[in-house]
Amino acid sequence: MAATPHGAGGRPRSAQRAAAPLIERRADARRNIASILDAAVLLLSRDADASVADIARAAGVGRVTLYGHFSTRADLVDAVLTRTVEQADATLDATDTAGDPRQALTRLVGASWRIVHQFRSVLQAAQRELPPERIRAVHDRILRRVHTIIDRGRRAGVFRDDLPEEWLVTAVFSLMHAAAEDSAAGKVDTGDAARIIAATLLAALSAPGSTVPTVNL
Amino acid sequence: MAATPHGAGGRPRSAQRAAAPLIERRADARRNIASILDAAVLLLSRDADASVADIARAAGVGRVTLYGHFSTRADLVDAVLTRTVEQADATLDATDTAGDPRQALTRLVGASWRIVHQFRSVLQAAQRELPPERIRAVHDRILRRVHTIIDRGRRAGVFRDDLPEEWLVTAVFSLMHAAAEDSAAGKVDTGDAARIIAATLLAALSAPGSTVPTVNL
DNA sequence: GCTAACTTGAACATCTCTGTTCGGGTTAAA
DNA sequence: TTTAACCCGAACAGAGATGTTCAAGTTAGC
Repeated sequence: MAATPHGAGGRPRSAQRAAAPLIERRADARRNIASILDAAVLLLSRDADASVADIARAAGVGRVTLYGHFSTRADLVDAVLTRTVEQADATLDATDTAGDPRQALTRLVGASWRIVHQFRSVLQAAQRELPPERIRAVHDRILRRVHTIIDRGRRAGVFRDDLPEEWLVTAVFSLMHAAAEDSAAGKVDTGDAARIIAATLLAALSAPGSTVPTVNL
Repeated sequence: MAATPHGAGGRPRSAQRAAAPLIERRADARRNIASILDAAVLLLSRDADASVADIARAAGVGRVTLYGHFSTRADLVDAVLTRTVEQADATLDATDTAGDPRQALTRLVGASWRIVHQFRSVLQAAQRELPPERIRAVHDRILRRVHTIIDRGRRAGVFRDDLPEEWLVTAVFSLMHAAAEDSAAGKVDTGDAARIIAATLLAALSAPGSTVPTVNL
């Protein structure tokens, strides 16, 4: 009988991948998992409906092997989303979000929007496959960053206090994604997108009665 | 042989439904078409993936009958979207969008956002089934309204001139949809949504250097 | 009341995906 | 060198879904 390639037997439930296997995988297994994730990101970035078979083929791996590591499609998509978001988060770690809230937000937008743009299709796949809470949870750390900046801006009196903070966070994400779509559709100059988003957001977040800030990039 | 129920024989290509059939349909056919569209709106509003079979059943009509009137699923979705948008457009016809651009925008948001909210799932279905150009085309008249208001506001100096107008229109739609999602998720008070959207938009559209307007509903 | 338009359920023909099983081969690792 | 972990193609199982065809019934409309 072929040994079950499932690593440590019973995987947690799915949709909640264990961060690391209890038993260390063999080198070739790790390599394949990496290939699969790479291929999955690539294909899902181009088409949110890419099939598991396509992904396996692109990874140079048998379909059975893939299913050995990711027991369902949702599992795979979850892993891809998680990895992508973690990488994005690492990028943001290298971004200075201290100091003036408006400048901090501008920098965050500058560092984020390309990622949002590049992986918008992956997010779309996740939205079709995973429950909203899960997607939210994966983004938790990134959401926190935005929250923190907005919070600081509010206390400093430069961001508005008359709307729910949750909504302001939503607005930030929403406009970034919208810009990504427009840029993909050629309706917004890609090189100019960061400025456009930042300008719009800074205005949207300004307190009524205050003066709309000018963008400086 | 049963007569082909396809009305005037060769339908235009699909994805471009003729507004009215060349030969008048029989009364029962018209009734059924109406039932189908009603049911389709209802089901697609709840689940963008509702199947043709489900829709036919909900309409109290045989699946074959449905296919007689809408030769593909995309055809049906197109018809649903078109009808919905047309109805929305009619509602907006009854909305005063003259006068002060900021107030006009506020009124337009007030009249629109519930519709956007109610039918967001229909739009989702359309996005999965129809090419983007087609969706854009269906929304043409509505887009024009927004354009007109923004244009007027720019000329009056109350809306910003430093960002592409296309983008501002995108921002309007994007924020309305985002609010619809948030409201559906219970993150934003439904009764307050119009005010929140309008406040955010008026700020976002304000020219740098000017004062952020206060909302008045 | 005649007729063509219309409706209908049932069955069929595909298609495409997901996920599993099997039997045998390969390779990492001690 | 041994062996358990791993990989693989092929084949199967099955769940939907979309469209089509058929043969027989209703019904609108003149």
